[in-house]
This record gives sequence, structure tokens and C-alpha cells, in this order.
Amino acid sequence: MDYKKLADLLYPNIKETPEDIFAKYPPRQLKDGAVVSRFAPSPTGFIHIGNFFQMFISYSLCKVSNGVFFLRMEDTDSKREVEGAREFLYDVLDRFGIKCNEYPNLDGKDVGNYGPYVQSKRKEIYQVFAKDLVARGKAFPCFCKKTEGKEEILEERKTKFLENDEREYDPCRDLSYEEVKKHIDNGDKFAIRLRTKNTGSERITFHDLIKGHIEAKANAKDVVLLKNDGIPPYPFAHAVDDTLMGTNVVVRGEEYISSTPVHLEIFDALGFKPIAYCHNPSVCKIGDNGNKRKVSKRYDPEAKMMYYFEEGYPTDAVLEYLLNIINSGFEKWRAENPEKPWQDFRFGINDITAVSPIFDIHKLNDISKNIIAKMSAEEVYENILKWAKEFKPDFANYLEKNKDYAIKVCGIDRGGLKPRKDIYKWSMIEEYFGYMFHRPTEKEEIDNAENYKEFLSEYSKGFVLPAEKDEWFTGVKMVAEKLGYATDNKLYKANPEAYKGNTAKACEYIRLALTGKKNSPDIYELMTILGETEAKARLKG
RNA sequence: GGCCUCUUGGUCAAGCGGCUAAGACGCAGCCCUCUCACGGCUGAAUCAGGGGUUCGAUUCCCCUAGAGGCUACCA
Repeated sequence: MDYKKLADLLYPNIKETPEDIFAKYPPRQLKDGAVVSRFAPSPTGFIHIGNFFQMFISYSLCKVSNGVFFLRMEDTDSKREVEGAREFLYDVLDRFGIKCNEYPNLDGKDVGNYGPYVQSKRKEIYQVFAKDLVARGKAFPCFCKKTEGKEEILEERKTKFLENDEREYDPCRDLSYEEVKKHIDNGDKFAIRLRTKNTGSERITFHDLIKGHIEAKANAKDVVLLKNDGIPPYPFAHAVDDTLMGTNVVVRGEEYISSTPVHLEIFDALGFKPIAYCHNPSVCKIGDNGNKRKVSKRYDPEAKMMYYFEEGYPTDAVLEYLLNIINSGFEKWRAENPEKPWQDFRFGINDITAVSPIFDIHKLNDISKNIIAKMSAEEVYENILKWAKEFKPDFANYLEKNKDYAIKVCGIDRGGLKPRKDIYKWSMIEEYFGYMFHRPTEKEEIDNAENYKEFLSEYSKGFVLPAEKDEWFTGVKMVAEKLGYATDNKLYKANPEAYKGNTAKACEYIRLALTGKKNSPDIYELMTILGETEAKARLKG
């Protein structure tokens, strides 16, 4: 069989050779240990936290080694592409402050010298390599119908061989030149398949940066290299692109471990050097049946990165949470360096966990609380405003009109040695501090309406907001004592029946009048921010 | 079914042949206190099971079980 002739029959217009292509992609000049890696999303309209997780590992490895982190758009599956998805992708990276060294710009131009960074623009490159493979007898054209869901075809392939033979050779692998020519003349579309050199009994080993040494059955299947539309499925695109682009560490989900033998055989057929893999575990949840399962975009709101924007989590909180589950050393580092930005953390590949973590919203919340607690009132205000502009325009309006006041509210119990740590997402504010933005419309249950009324009417009589907290508290106690409340808690506890309540009870009434709630930050501080007039009005009911 | 990966408290985990098996979140209790939050203290809770190897296994080996993944002209 003259494979060269066959290749020319298939691709009469492809004149370039792999050498020509390689000439355009010179090896990168890198410092020792510099990692070149990439984020290779499909523009399907959302980013799954699992993809984001991988991207972040990849990014961190590049950053810490002063390497190159690039973005490659994997748009080979046009069926799944969604309008506006590319813009959204960039928006997400931007919000998290993730910068790519090389990427395809939205205007169609590339930033970087190893492009195009969009797979749909690389069709000819793939065909050059495919043609070369055919010319060397390592691949062949396949005119079969797609086998998806077609069990009988799959069965036919398997049963062609002896029992227990794991080979899946494609029926088209041994077509004669004449047969192929007939198809071509007929205008039939063809896919290109790898002519696997294996027979099903070979084994291969490879090293994974996270899992270590892995031994597996070698590929023995004539896998598709180019679909009949000329576009490669993932494995071939991965081999060609990552080789040309100089990727030296591929970070991907562990679901790819099983297909690594296929990738390795493709690299081998192409004559490429294999690339180091880092198969990282998937972010999971406990399902209804009590088992682990991957976080799913269908059932779990937190699967989509948009969720964190909508809820108003600070992006650093999400990143630090991820760092926490990726790198066991991060938490210790954070404890020792409470003031440093996460970017200073020396991300280590050896510390990447091999186990699928279960997403823990409590932990995220805790990290977020600590991050927010360190912000100034102004920062909090700016963040809330930014969030509200996007998701709560009315509230954003209010915040802008009452900026000074809103900043004061954001500053409640902020700073100092014991900052308040109860807010973990911006969407909480309106509900949480609602009473600071409008008079409470509802009140939590009052245990003794008569006492409540009596106390407030007495307390609000001639109410003046003192300049000092102590003074204010003394005032409260005076009124309380006058009405028969215990101001000494020990006395009260010893004989509760003798009093209407204690100072705490009196404060509860004031708090209720002011906020409608039984829990709130310091009453005096709230009154100071509300102002004497407003405070008095609320006390009078 | 076949192949691959994973297995320390509820969750994230330290541990790399000898420890009363760290720490964090969460949970419970106590203290502080005008309430909540913060902070402090205390507590409950873990080596999947079975075999080896060894003077000694959470740690090394094997088996079993459980969970996850792959088995497409999807990635």
C-alpha cells in the first residue's frame, strides 16, 4: 500500500509538512522549572467550579514558577457552543484577577506568539499532522457512520477477533486505495482514525504529578483523530496543540486518567514527546443516596461560578477556599501570615491532594468572614455597592444616595482587636442590617407587651443621646431601676420573682424598638449612627 | 462486565515504622457580656475490613469491601 499516495488523495490541498509547522512554533525560552500550562475551556456558557478549580491549579503552578499561563478556546464541539460564552469566560477570569500571558482576544486577534489560540482556527494545522500520519501508515480514513449509540457496530468490531481480545480495530483500517478512491469520488465524508499498533495485551506506565506512577492497559482502539468535519476530538487536538504551544504540564480532571493511554499512543505516533500530566480530583458533594458525586450544574447552584457573584462572595474568599482544598499547606501558611495576600503563598505541586474534596460551604463562609472582617468600612461599602449595582439596583441607588450613612453602617464593630465576623457575602447585608436602612416593619416576639410599652414610654420620655456610652448605659439602668428591674444580675438571679426583669431585659426592649430584633450589634453604636432624632422616633414607636 | 483512581473524626486534613493520632471548619458546653457576633476555655468525634512483613504498623505488601471515573466522530 502506498500510504503517501493515499494521503495525497485525501488531502490534495495540504502542502505543508509537520516540519513547516514546527518552524512557526519554536521551543520556548524558559528559565529552569518554569511551568507552561493552560486553561482550555469550551465556550458553553458557564464555568463549572471543577473547571475553575483546574484552571486555578494550572495558573498557580505557572505563576509560582514564573512560567507561562495561556488560554486556549476549545470550540471543537460546535453543538455545545453558546452565544456570549466567550465574553462570560473573560469576565469570570477578570473578576478573579486571573491574568493570562497569552490568549485569543475577543476581537479575533491573538495575544502571544503560539496561536491561534482558538481550536476552530487550527483546522489546517491538524490536517497537516493527520496527513503526515496517513502518509506514514499510522492513520487511515474511515467512512463508517458515527457509532454513537450504535451497539451493533461496536459489537461487530469486537467480535472480529478472538475471545478476550480487547482490540477494537475499525472495519475501514484495511480499505484498499481503490476502495478509498471510490468513496472520495463519491464525495463521501471521512474521519481519520489512528491505526493502533497494539493488540490489546500491551501495558504502559506513565507518571502523574499528583497520583504518581500509574500502570494501565495500552490503547488498542482505532480512535478518531479527525471527525468527518475535519475537526479533531479532544485527544488529537490536545497532542498537537499542547506540543506546538510548548505546554509542559497539563492540568486536567482525573476523569482523563482513563484516556491517557490513548493520548500517549497519539503522541507516540506523531513522534512527539509526552507531556507531564497533573490529574486533579473533582469537587464533589454528598448526594441524596449518601454517596459522593461530582458537583453538578443541574442540581447544585454552587457548581456555577456565577453563583458566587450572585451571592456576593468576595472573589478572594472563593480563591482561598479553593487553595485550602487544593493545597493542604495553605491553611497553616494563612495562620502564620494573616496579613499577606494569597498570591504570596508558595503553591507546591506536591501538596496537591489526590482525594476528591467535598464542597464545604461552612468553610467557605468562615474564610469569607475572616476576609471581610479585615476590610475597612469603605472597602465594604464599595464591594456592596458593586454587588448591588449588578444584582439589586434599587439598593445600589439607596447606597449611592446615602453614601456617608451607609459607610457608617458598614463600619459597625469593624476594626479593632475583636472585629465582628458575621458577614460572609454581600447579599446578606440588606437582610442583616435592614433596620439600619429603613424602620423595622416587623418585630420579633415580645414576651411581655405591657412591660415593653411601659419601659419604652418611660425611656423615650425626654430621650437624649448621651455623648458617652457609659453615660447612656447608666441612663438605661436608672430607668430600669425606677420601673422595678434588677440592675444587679446576681440579685436578679437569686430572686427573679421580685423584679420585672434585669438590665438585659431592658436592653432587649430598647433593641426591639430600634431594630425589631433581639440580636444586634451594640445598641449605643447603632443609636449613634441612626442619630438622636431617628433613635427617639423609633423608641416612641 | 472490563480497566483506572481514591479510602485518617460530619467536612478539609497533619502524619512518611514507635506520638495520649496535630490543626481548621462545623457541633455541644462554659466564661466574657445589654443581646448577637468576636474572643477565651473545655468537650464529643477518625486510621474501611481482613491477612501478612516487622520487636512494633495509620505508615510497607496482598486481598476484600465501599466510593468515584472511563469504556463516543463529548471534553
